[in-house]
Amino acid sequence: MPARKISDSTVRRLSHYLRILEVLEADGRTTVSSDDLAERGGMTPAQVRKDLSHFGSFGKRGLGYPVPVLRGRIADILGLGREWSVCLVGAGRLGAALYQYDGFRRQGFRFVAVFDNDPAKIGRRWGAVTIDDVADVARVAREREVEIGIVVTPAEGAQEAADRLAEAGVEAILNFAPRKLSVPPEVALRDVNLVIELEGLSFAVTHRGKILASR
Amino acid sequence: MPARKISDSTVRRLSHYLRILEVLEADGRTTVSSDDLAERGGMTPAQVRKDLSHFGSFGKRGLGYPVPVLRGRIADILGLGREWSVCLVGAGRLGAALYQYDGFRRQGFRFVAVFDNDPAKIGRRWGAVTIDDVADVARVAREREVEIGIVVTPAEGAQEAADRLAEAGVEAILNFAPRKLSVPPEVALRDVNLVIELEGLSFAVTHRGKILASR
DNA sequence: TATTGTGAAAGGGTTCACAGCG
DNA sequence: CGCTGTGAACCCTTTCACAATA
Repeated sequence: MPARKISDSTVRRLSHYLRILEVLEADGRTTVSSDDLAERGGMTPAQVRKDLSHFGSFGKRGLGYPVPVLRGRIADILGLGREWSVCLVGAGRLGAALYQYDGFRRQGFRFVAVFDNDPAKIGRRWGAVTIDDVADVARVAREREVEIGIVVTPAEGAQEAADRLAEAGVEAILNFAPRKLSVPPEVALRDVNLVIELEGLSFAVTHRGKILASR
Repeated sequence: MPARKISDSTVRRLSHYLRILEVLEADGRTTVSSDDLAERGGMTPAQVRKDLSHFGSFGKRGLGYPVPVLRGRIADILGLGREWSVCLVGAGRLGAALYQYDGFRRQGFRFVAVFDNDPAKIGRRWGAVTIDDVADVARVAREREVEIGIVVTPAEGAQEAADRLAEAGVEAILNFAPRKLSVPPEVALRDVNLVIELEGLSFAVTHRGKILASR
């Protein structure tokens, strides 16, 4: 559908719109204007309209956008009209938190495999899933048709995890390890680096007000 | 020091440079070129030089940048030349994972308070810290001079958590709750939304190759 | 009349290319 | 000679402003 490359920021905002629309729909709202959406999401109305216009014309002039229709369309655009098979490489505390995180389930992301390299963990069960050996990622992930892998290992094991996920034919990797991963071009990659987020705040606080004060 | 507003992307890359320089320094490397830094960080050499040039001239032409000096300067620029007092609002699984995360400690972020609204958790100890009632955030965070608050509550409690943190004089908030928070302008805010990251990958995989195929 | 959809303008980050310098 | 530092060019995203229209 999109005729041109869609920017990352636009995709992120689509997720935000979806979240807002879910609430509006639960409240029984039938229409919403770009002004209202922008207000609730902390963006500008023009941005909302421009973002949506990349995918079609969903609104009615003078009226706004139909809430349930738009919610459904954005979910489809984001690829949420189906379930996704996800695996976790790293069964530490962060992995456990993600595994149990309800927000993933709610959008159709299902964990079908969990891996770790700790012999004490391998063989243990997390709900319906048994923890497998990291050494078996390539085989098991392929068998279970994993589409998205989440890397939650320490920095050291992350590249190997990514290599094996790629080998298994996984289509996307979400990386929480604090290092740059190299993946084949056909694998989509996103990084979440928690330390970098805190450092960003540390920077902001440290330089608060100094920006104009310095000249 | 920065004469002009520094972009968010530049600040993020500074964190990346720091991570790389820490490794280089541990390896005993004394100098590094912008080419090398860029290569390791997945950026372009021009970007490395431009980023650094906002804060001064740290390199020697013909030689490159002195590793230990640059590492120290970037750490200072990011505000990491000191310890930061951090608190956690929400003592769930994700909160626990962050609390124990070694990467935070290593950069000088110290947890001095943890809050929850679950009576079963209040009063329990996490290492040296006793879990306090969310109702006491404003008082306790002020007493312990918390500078950065991390919100890891469900969406419902997040705005209240943010309000109380702001009331306590906290300077920055890192928000993991999946909703937009309103904070006073003097409070720095960053959002980490895990569902949005997965949805971004879902979008990428769903539209893989369709970008040019559609016209 | 209210609000969308969208070209055009503005803004801001990235890349280029080269002068400057160790 | 090699590599930095940086103004200028480029490119992409955001904002503006208004014609189109339910």
